[in-house]
Amino acid sequence: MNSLEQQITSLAKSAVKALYGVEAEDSQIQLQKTRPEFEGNITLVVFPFVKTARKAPQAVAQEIGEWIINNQMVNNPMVNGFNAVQGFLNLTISDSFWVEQLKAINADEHFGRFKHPNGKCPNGKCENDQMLMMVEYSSPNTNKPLHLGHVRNNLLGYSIAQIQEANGWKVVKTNIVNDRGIHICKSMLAWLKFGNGETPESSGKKGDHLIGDYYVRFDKEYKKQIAELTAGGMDEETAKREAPLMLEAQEMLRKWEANDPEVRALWAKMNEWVYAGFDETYRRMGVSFDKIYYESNTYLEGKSEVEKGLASGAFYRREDGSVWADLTKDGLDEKLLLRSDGTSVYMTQDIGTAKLRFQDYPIDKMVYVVGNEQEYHFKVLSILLDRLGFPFGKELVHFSYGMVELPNGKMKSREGTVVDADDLMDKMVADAREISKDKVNTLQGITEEEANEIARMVGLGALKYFILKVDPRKNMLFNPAESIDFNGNTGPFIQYTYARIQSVLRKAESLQPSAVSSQLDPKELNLIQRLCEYPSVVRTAGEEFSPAVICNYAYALACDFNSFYHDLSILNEPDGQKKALRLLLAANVAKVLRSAMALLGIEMPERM
RNA sequence: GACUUGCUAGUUCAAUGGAUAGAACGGGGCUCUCCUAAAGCUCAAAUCCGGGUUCGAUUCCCGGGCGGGUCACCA
Repeated sequence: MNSLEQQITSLAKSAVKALYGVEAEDSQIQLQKTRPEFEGNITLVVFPFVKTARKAPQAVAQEIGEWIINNQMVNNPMVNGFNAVQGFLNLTISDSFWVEQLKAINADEHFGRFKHPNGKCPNGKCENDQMLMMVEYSSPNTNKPLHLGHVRNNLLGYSIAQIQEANGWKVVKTNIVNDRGIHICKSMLAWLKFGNGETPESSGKKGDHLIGDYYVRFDKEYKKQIAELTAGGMDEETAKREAPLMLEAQEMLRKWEANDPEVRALWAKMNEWVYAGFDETYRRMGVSFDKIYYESNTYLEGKSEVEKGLASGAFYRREDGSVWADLTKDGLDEKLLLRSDGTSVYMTQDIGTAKLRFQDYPIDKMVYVVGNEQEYHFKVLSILLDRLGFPFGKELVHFSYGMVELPNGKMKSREGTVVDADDLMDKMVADAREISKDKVNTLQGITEEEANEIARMVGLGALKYFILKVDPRKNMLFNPAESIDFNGNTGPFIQYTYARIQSVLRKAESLQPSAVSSQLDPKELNLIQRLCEYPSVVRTAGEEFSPAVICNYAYALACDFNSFYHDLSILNEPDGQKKALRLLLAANVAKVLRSAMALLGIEMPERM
């Protein structure tokens, strides 16, 4: 809620108290932007008071409107006029009030950023007393390169971290790399058998792609063996189990667990290749981490936590030696934590990771950015961590986002229907570069290097916005046959609006906030009102964990500006005070657009 | 099967229980001697079905239909 809304809320409450003798709850004061077809700026919905007033909605709206006009501060009246339409009280706010709001926004360097999360840090001493939120995202396996599903994860994770930081949290971005297990052994084995010593250098392939190729190769050869075995009369299940390649991979995993020096050395070497590849992709995507954990370090930690839980009676052991948690009292099943041979499972590893993280940081809130297919896993993890005494366990947030689907369904690595992250970014940037070749007027005189840099920002901006504008909880569709738009409700549209403003500001003389006009055109007023919404948008995005909320707002702001820009000239305005006002407006629209896009990880070019 | 989640123009997406359900792309028609036309203006086009709660339901509840997902000693 911005200061304007606060003031109106308080006026409305006073009105209700004076007229009907009841204290209105905050939730009963419903304010919304007045629809354009009606006169006014802010609308109070009066239906909640109709019952206590025992009058028709229209009459209630009329009464409250009159009361507000007669009782607001006389020397600086905020509300200029009103009209009542059914249960809606439309209030008109004075131009001078709006201009003051604009000046305040201009003076506020941290507009849209908050000092503290709700509830804590009451004295404004939040610099050293910030609550700490850890955001886990990305969390790749080291046997294949990143694809579009990871892209959604990475962009959401990074953006959520930015948004929570704007809401006053100290945020630690983290990544748990799934670097051990049968999947990586498969790649290693295929490389040993068929690789002839191929390296990223010798092949010219990115490390993660190289390893991914051997993972696919393993699958191909494995299927061949199964086919041979079943042709020889073996049933399929047995063939899958007994195929020599699978047995070898399992043997390799056992050697890995036993610290066999040769296997470990190969593992380390191949993982390094993958990390180099991932790092490049992350850098390109513009995401980063403050702390990286590796499953190879955390899974043993998990085992010992489970042993502790066993000792304390939180878990129990079955006759075959496997360890389980009984969650039936929580309405869930029994969950395996250690296999009968003593090896760990996915859950064990996550417990170990939590333990290490909690040792390293004073975590107040733990957020896991993981797909919605793992909802059950995190429900269980929350209960288990709570039982093991982790303060954040019960309230951990599983930021459960939807899948990216292709026209014919889900992406499947093995079926080759994945959209590769590196390829996609390449294509977006190339498309942006191609489009920019028509912009001979605006981009004249810039170097090839600058042009490429603009194309990079615009191409990635299009991709990021395309993904982030969708409600994260919902599945979304990506059609590789249709290229991602650069027109309409897109990242480039917002970047373009920003570049236009920068162009105007470059040509303008310095801003003089004191000498601005106090008369507003409706388009100017509308734009100021939109700017005023920004802080509450940042709040909502934080509460709902939704970068899409930021996207919607930035788009609306850019639309409002473009409409204003089209109708009213800034630099050619003869009236000096009006011109000053418009420049001030433009500068602050640019400021807010830049700030909003930064929350999404989208860079803004100065020209395009 | 159980649990869970979703269903809105031709397509991809919006809409704290509020006024005539918004955009974009695609389709039709306009606007560059004018601060960047990656823009602006304009026309046609949608809430899966049936009940209920409410002054008011795309939104909440119940039933049905159709899609996702989860129910592994995989991660």
